[in-house]
Amino acid sequence: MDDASDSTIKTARRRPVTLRDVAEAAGVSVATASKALNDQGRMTAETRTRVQAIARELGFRPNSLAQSLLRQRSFTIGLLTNDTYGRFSLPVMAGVSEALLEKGVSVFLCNVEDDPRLGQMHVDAMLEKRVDGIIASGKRLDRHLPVDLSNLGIPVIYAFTEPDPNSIAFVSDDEGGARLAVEHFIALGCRHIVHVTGPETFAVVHRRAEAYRAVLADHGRTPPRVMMGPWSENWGHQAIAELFDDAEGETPDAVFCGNDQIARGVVDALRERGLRVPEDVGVIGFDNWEIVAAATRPPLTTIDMNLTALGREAGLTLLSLVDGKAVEPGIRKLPCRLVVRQSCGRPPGD
Amino acid sequence: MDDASDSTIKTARRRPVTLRDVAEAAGVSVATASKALNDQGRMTAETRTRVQAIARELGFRPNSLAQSLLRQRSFTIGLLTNDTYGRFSLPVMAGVSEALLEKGVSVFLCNVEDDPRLGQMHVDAMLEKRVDGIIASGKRLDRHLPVDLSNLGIPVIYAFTEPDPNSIAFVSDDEGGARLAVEHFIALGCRHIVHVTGPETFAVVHRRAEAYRAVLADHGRTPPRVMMGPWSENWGHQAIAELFDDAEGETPDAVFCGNDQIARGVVDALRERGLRVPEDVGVIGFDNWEIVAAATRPPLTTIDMNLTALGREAGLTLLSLVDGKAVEPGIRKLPCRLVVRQSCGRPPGD
DNA sequence: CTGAAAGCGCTTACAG
DNA sequence: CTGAAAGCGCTTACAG
Repeated sequence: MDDASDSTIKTARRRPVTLRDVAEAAGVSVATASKALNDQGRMTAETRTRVQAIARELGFRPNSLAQSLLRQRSFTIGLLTNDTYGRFSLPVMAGVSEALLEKGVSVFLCNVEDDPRLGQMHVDAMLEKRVDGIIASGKRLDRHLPVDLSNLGIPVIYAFTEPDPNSIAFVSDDEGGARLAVEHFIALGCRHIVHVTGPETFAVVHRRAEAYRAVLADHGRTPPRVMMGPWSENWGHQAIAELFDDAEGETPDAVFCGNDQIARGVVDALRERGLRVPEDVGVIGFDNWEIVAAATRPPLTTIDMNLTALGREAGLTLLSLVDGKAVEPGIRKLPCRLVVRQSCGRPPGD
Repeated sequence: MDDASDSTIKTARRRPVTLRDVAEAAGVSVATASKALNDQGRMTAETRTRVQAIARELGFRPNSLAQSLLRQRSFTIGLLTNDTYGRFSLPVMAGVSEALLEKGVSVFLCNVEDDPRLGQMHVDAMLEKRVDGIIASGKRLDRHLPVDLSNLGIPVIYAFTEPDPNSIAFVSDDEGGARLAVEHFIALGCRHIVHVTGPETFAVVHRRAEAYRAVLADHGRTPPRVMMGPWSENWGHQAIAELFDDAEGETPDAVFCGNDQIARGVVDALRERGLRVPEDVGVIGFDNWEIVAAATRPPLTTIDMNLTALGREAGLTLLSLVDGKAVEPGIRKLPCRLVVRQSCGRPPGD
């Protein structure tokens, strides 16, 4: 009576239909109804189908809360990340959800930013909600989330973030990615390849630079040149200025960039100098960030870290652990792939 | 014995400590322990503190599944979106989580893409998990998610997606945003303002164009010119070519763009023609997509739809509904704001 | 073939 | 002031 004739919405919360409702309607006990619906126990086929039909009619949905309580398994997991709304966690999340949806597992998204208080709040919430496991993700392979995930009593997997010692982790193979790029240049016959990348405070910068140097050495090329700076378009412009203004030696015919933003800056800067990409200088980026890579003129050839696949692996592995299977600890490096667009030629015979 | 001496991880799933464990350790009944921890009932202060201390020592965490079962409230909600990994839902999600975290409500993230099957799977999962409510989000205000959310028996809120009739929805005020931009140009004394925007298949394109026309009319300006095309940088380039190549009439001194990508294309194209931004031509974008807006040279002045605030409102409103409060149905338009960077002057006296 | 009972981990009237 | 009992909605041995 109190929600009289106004136009207001006060959701009519229907009492969900319970197993008991189904049992009564079918004239059987709750136990039998349960067994009928779960294809358990023995009963006449007639009883079973009748119960199932009635359940369907009534729109019965088993209360997962009750099931979880006695199965000691909630069919939920927590995904912690400090990059929820950024570049890297998004594809990882997509992969995780994809892997879990089919198994009936739902994902709680927890944005912990870099705040230990937020982190603790989310971990507490996950533990109270009895998630079956936790995936920790992030935006840097060399930074730990602001929470301690060891010894939670439930399985934990690290996916694209700095793992705890002796845990299970999935990361991108940055060395491999860099090698892919540099070898592509070499296959194209490039002679003078420089590497313009991010700040030296990032571990991946060094890992990729090492791989770059190694490939050059393997092929007996001119001494490597690694230029570190911010992860920005602007740094790409600056680097090109440094390379081409009063260049004493040979100027590069190939630039391998640490991310797509730098690559875009490099391509723009080259074009502004009247150099043609890829005819005069080839450029390869890193990340395959669609919005940047595709909008560059010409569109960027770049390295994709396959983060969605990484997320999928992480999700499946977590499920194995939840099922009680044993898994080797350690860090698994998952391969990157080269995405060929137009900022760099196609290798001969490809 | 079977997980012998290999190095494998098989998470030691600790049996979580239960209220019963606490009660036994404290030498009280489970009922008393419960009341002690919830500050309910009457008992000596001594008993209460003792129980609380023991609970803390044992690391007791109430099993939220059990609590939910009898409270008929799970402290979870589902966030459905078809833009999980895209531009618009992300800030909405951030706002939703932010609003709910403090209240102890966790968020299931459900990526339904545009697939009715995926949509149904997620809705079923949410209903079985007895979420307290659902927020539907998306990437377009004029497209419905591929699921029917009416009549679920739980509260539903629409946030940045096409709502059901007679539901509660939060959307951005696109007319208001467009007005902000055009009025800013007028305050700066611009005389010839054109509007380069997205495809005519988008409702917002028309809404913004109407507002643009209205403001020009109000101020007795030259006839409006609305140019529709793809939401891409490339369209920005093309539009500038159309406007400046063999221009018969006056060329524009201001371009209001439908998104930041178009705006970036416009700015680049103007610069390539030797025109200065903002001195010769001012440019305003839409979306405040940091990665695009900040990297443009000069950085874009643009309209921000305040999507995080929108998400926060949606979250809080959902909680009201869950608490049984009545809410007026209807579509709430939330204001946009102008973010001033450098692609357009600052209005006099600002 | 079917059902009564116990129990998952809690909370909340209700007795005592 | 404290505890026994009932119950949230299920499932699973165990009887019959």
